[in-house]
Amino acid sequence: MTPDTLRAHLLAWYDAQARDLAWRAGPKAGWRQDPYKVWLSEVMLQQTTVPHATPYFLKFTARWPTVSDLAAAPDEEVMAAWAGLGYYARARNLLKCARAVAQDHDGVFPDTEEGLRALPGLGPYTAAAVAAIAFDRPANVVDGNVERVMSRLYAVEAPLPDSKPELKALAADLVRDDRPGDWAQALMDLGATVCRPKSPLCERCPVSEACAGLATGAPETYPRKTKKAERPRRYGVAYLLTRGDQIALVRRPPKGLLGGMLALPTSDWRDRPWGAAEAVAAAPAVLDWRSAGEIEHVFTHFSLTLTVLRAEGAADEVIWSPRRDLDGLPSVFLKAAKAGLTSLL
DNA sequence: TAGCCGTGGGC
DNA sequence: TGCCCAAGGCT
Repeated sequence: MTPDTLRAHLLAWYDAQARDLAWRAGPKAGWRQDPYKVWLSEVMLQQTTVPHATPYFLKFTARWPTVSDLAAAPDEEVMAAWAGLGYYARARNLLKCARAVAQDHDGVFPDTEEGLRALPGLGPYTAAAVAAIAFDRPANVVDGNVERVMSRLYAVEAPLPDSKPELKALAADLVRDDRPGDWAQALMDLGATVCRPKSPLCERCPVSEACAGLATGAPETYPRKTKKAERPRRYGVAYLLTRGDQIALVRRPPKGLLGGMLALPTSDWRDRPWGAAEAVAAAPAVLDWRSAGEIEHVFTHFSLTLTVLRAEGAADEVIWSPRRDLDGLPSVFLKAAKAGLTSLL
């Protein structure tokens, strides 16, 4: 099958099977997409599933309908709205990018891959995706879906991540000036719904006839991957300090893990458990701290066991917040706060 | 450049 | 339960 025939099959499949996603302007090819919505959705979808990102996309676009609206929003509001979506550097860069577009580009997104690539938070993938989807530029849009599709289509034996350049080159050979935005989305839709990581639905694939991976009899074994390092465990203490109907929160430093987010006060997170006495000694105030549970949380590169201690009283340099308004907390602290608040004292 | 950076769902 | 995975970017 020639590359152009392969393209024709996949584009025809896309015309019939395109997913109905919140950020897609409409079902007809050629509909003008709003660059702001394309960009916002692409950033939210970085390493994030469609079901998880969708409610956040709807919330953001309802609250901040244009990039200039978002640019004018206070940092704390945007960070709180992002809480639960993870990878919080994305939210910090989202704001930086919105403000750069508002201030340096008169509120209009650059319409070239190169111009987009210069904005904060837009790497090779996102710049190409926005260029293709919003501006119909013939960009080579390569994400995890495309890498998987290419690795199967051509039965690439080299393992990821070393094979990334090869997979990108294979994808580039299929990009044309004709319908580049639809082509990018067709490839990603195929990867998400048919050429899935596990149990691919090859019988429904519009290009199975051309697939070398299927011909091997084990398409699901592609892409090959090098083994990952195991995840270490860390231990910490979270302090649930209440004052009547309020709870003490802190703002984490702007960079690093959960940077810029509201949080419960915590001890250091180290590689051995905390004893009761040292946990109390590390508390933000001298109070009658009592055990209030324990939670488990998994981050990308370590697992965390968080012991929750609870006390009633006062402390310096904390942000008092209503107990019932914990929506702005990252999931790990929401989990710890709920565990502590529901524990019997 | 390789390590850092969240979360929730599936199996 | 533990592991894998999802439309990556930054430093």
